[in-house]
Amino acid sequence: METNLSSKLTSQYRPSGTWPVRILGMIAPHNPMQNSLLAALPAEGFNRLLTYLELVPMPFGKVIYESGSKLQHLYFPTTCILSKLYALADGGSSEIAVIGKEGALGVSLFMGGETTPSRAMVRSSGFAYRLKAQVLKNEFNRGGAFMQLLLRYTQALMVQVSQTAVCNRHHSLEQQLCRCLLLTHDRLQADSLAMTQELISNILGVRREGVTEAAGKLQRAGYISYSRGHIEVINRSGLENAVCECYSVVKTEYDRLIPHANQAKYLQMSN
Amino acid sequence: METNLSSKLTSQYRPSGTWPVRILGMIAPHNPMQNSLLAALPAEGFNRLLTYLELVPMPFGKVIYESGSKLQHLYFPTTCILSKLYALADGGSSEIAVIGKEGALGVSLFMGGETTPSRAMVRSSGFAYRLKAQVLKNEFNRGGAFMQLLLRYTQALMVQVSQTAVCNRHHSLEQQLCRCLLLTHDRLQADSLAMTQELISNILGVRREGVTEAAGKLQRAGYISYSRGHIEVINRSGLENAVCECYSVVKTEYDRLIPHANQAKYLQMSN
DNA sequence: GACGTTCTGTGCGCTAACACACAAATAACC
DNA sequence: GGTTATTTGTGTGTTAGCGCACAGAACGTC
Repeated sequence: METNLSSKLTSQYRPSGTWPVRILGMIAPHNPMQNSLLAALPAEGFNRLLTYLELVPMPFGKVIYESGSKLQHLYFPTTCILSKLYALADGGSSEIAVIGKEGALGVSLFMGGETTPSRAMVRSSGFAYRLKAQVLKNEFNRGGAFMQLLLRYTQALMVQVSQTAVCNRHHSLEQQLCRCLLLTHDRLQADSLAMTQELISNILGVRREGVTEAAGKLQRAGYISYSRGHIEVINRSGLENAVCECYSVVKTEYDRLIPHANQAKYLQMSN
Repeated sequence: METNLSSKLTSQYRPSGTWPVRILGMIAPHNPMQNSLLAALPAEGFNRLLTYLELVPMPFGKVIYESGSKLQHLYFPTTCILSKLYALADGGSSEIAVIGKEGALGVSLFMGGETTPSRAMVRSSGFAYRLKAQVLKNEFNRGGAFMQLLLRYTQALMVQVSQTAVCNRHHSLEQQLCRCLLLTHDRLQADSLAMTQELISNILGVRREGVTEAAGKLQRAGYISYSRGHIEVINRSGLENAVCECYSVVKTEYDRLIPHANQAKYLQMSN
């Protein structure tokens, strides 16, 4: 859907003096502009950060930080998906937020506090760019577009978390599974999601058997097909139909708060 | 518990030049320093805001803003308790966050977006100070202590919301009722809380009958007594014993992120 | 192709919370 | 002081999701 926007954008969008660097990036497989937040920065701020952005592989299952540990970096996912999870004393868990190419992990670095009582892990393999804490804070404290963008993103994140709270209370496992699948699908380039039902059960904070049952329904309805950790989204609008209102509330809020030009720009340049 | 701190504080804590105004305030029934955030400001910023702070009565049930409406003020509760609620399409609802004298309502004003998809209402009558949106933004954009304080508070708020999400998924109605009562008790000066079971059911997003049952248990245990909208906290440690871990996780995070000197200072001066 | 491992499917009893329908108690108001 | 509205209590049946215990199916690997 974001690709529809590409026709509206021209190569004039970013001051031309900055293009040589960027064009190399476009051709390379990894590019900071694959991340919406980085892509939304004005050229000046973007270029200032470019030197400091470190590309890191994010293998599935890797723990980015544990509850209470001091954060060292702010992560901007490009192809990976990260998960903020809270683990209860009794072994239970729940995903608090999903973070993919639309966002960043580690907001407590600039919000203050340096740490947060939750764990972050890689939920889907890929890559991310990261900034050292000090670099991030320096740039944030300039008080310019970067700061405003991060704050707006944090606001969107807050809405996501809020809606998760409401959803956990009121909606059925099946609806929540749809939400989970759509959120994941949104953050990947492909229709095939790599996640076992066991993983999903940890994310949703429900029994694995419950996921099996709900996923079976969705498969029988022809919306997805899956086998051993590989879920194929066959009929996305089917899922959108079965999901609760929570999904679109959050989606709308992200679209409102965060510029989404990056996909369009990226795709346009690589064609 | 905060009063224990008073012995550690001296009247030198705030530059003496600012006291005359403050002392008048101390004696008066309403004082901006009853709010933790305002109280934590350094004198300079506090004095700059003082002119703009408007005291407003907050009667029970009053709606501060509706979902999607543009916010006009940032509210700093002193004696009232506010509630951020999300109302579902099907009539269901859930409280997303409680806001009392420890915080502020309307963070999306400075985070960006100007609005948020939820409703805010007065859950317990009292007073609040408020700042006009523009004044708030001007002060926030100075980038000083006020900004940092608000950001830290927002971070704490985020933890509260996150924990609510987890709690909604995993814990029993009875545990959640305890959490609700403790949160309310923390934000009031008295042991008697004015809330009907119907109200609590809206807050928790459960059936009223469920609240009746859980409240009955707590009453039989001797932790509370209640009748027609008046709940008396008799044994607070009983509640703290029955509540889930979520309560203390959030409490600890607030204590870590937000200076709590105000109670101490206030009490010391009024003695 | 035999083996262990990792995923997924299914069945059964259980419980917390639900929906609905009233009854009882307390306060509020002419 | 009697009527009305609000709040709380109780009962009955229903259901979504839980816990546990396996069985089957797919994959890796040696």
